[in-house]
Amino acid sequence: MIAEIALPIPVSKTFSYSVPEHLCPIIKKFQRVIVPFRNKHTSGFVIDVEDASNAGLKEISQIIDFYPLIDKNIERLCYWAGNHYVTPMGIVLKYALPKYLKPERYLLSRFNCDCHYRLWESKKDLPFEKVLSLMGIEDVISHLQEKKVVLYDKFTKKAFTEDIVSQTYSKEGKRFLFLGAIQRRIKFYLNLMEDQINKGRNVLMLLPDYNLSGGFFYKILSEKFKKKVFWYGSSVSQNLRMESYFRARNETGNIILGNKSAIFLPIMNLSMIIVERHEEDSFRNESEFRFNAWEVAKKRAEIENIPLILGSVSPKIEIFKGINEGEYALIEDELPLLKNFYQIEINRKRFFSGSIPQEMETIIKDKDKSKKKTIVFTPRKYYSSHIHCINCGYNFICPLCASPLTYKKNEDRLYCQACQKDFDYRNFCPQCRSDLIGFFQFGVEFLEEMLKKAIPDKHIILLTGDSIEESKSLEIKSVHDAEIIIGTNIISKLYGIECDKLIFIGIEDMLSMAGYRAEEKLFQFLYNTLDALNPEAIYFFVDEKKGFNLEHFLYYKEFYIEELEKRRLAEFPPFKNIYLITIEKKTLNAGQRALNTIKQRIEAWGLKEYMKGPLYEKKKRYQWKIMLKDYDERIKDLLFSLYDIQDITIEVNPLHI
DNA sequence: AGCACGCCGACT
DNA sequence: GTCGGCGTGCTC
Repeated sequence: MIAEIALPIPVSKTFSYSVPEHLCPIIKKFQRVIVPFRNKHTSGFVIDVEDASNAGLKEISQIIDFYPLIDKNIERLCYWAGNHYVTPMGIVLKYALPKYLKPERYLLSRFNCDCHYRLWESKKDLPFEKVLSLMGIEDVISHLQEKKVVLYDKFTKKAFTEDIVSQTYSKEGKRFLFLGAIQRRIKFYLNLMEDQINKGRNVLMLLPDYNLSGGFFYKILSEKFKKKVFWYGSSVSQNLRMESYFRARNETGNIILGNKSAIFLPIMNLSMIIVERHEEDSFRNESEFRFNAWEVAKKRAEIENIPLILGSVSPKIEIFKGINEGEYALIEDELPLLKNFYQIEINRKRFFSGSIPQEMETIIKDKDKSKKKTIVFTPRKYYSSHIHCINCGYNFICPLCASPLTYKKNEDRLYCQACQKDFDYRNFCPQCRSDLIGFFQFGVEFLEEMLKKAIPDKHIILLTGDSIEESKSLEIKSVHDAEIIIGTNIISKLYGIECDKLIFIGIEDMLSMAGYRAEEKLFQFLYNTLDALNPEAIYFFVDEKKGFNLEHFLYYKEFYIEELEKRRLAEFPPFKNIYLITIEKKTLNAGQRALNTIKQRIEAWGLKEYMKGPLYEKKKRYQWKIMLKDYDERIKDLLFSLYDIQDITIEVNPLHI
């Protein structure tokens, strides 16, 4: 027998191995195996088995899974995702079947015969993994076939079978959008879930993150559905992950929560998928297999013919398009209104040089006695993301990649966001030795410094993605004690914090930070923040020179119609898919050679007219980007054929362009 | 991906 | 002279 093995490497072909005699009876598609590759052993995935002579092939050395871990539906889902995101199957399966999935370790074996006493003394049911190694595969198979041994998992204690059994009942795979505020969404989700649980079905819910919205929903859901709520994903311990795995696969009446990888989880009686705040970029996996979990959720709901429910206050533009075209049914249509807001124009230059605008000081000082917090937003973390010498004009740039350096005041170090590396900071210009160093484009640390100077008696804390990472949740005392919170985009997820005043500083900068999705991202951030914080008054401090037009974001339908029209004219998503090819080489010559190869390849496929670029060149690292638009079905084949060129990545509908 | 091989420029 | 960085080819 010959097995086709997909290896988790960026190569768009599979490798054939011969199946050793003793493994022939148990080898199956989607088992993980260990194979010799080069001079090492690597794990891979069986994606096909055929009865053919195996002349001259290397042999599979070991089998990892006794049972294949995905069913027909997930198989279809993986093939769809591999094609859609132009990713080789080995890499797709690496994410769908992560290393930590080891069911055999958590399955217990109960013997109905006496023979196991030959193997051990204890009468306890042993882990299946142990039984496999003690008895050998052949003996285990015959015992299983003759029902002399039955398996159950240690969490649900229910019998384990190879196939994921699901009830059959009439299903309808419709798509819905619930457009409404957080409290209404919660109520809606709870009702839906209760109904499904009572019917003995499982619900999968995707959340944008584990620490903030994940924790918030976990708490609410577990209060209502005690011991029926499980998080599946890399944020929890191995044991909890495996518990969620078995609860989903082997038991009904559960709610499975997760962020990205959970979308590939086999689930028994799965009756609906809910995606909370599907528009969040955190659903996108940003390395290797660049999938977006909410898109995969949509496909999975389609494959399993079950409803997909999106809940949001700021859906993606493509959903708005989908509503107009009847692809989504709108359940509720009530957004938080932007009310009690004031736009104040300030001179940013003066602000940078250290004088806090009088209005800002007054607003922050004028605090009532309530426990409510004043929350201040700025889009940048750290102190300053643009440092230059005022004397000679030298810009502080990364010695490795030449992109602008950020100053971290708390650590007194320079930081390159692209390389994620730290560098020493000296208080003089490396070019002319002048000590006139100017900091521009300030972040949270700068604001903290200014506010502490102006209002020394208030308790101020900083909240950024980093600080949430460190503390793992908001259940830290300092957040509750704080009177003023200065934060970045994370403030749009601070559910349950009472806020009286919400102050935006530099929100207009977001328009130059997020590429073609900038306006959409700003809109979504704004409405999610209002939804989470429900502030009593809102202040926008914007630069008088930038001419920020808040009006544009006030009426959601008008906003979406206008934005959709721009996308249509530019032939961008959701109208056309974009494929971005990135080449990165260490030398100019090698870079140009690779670039030419790609260009020739595109030309040879007759698809040159759909090519745009190279878009830009990053100095020092020699990076180029080529954009292809999706006009021709052959584009996928062309893109897969580029996998034999080294140092390139292919991205479908990239977040940043 | 990650490793072996070969090229070329640097330097005890 | 030979050491190391970098590009290239290739993996059943």
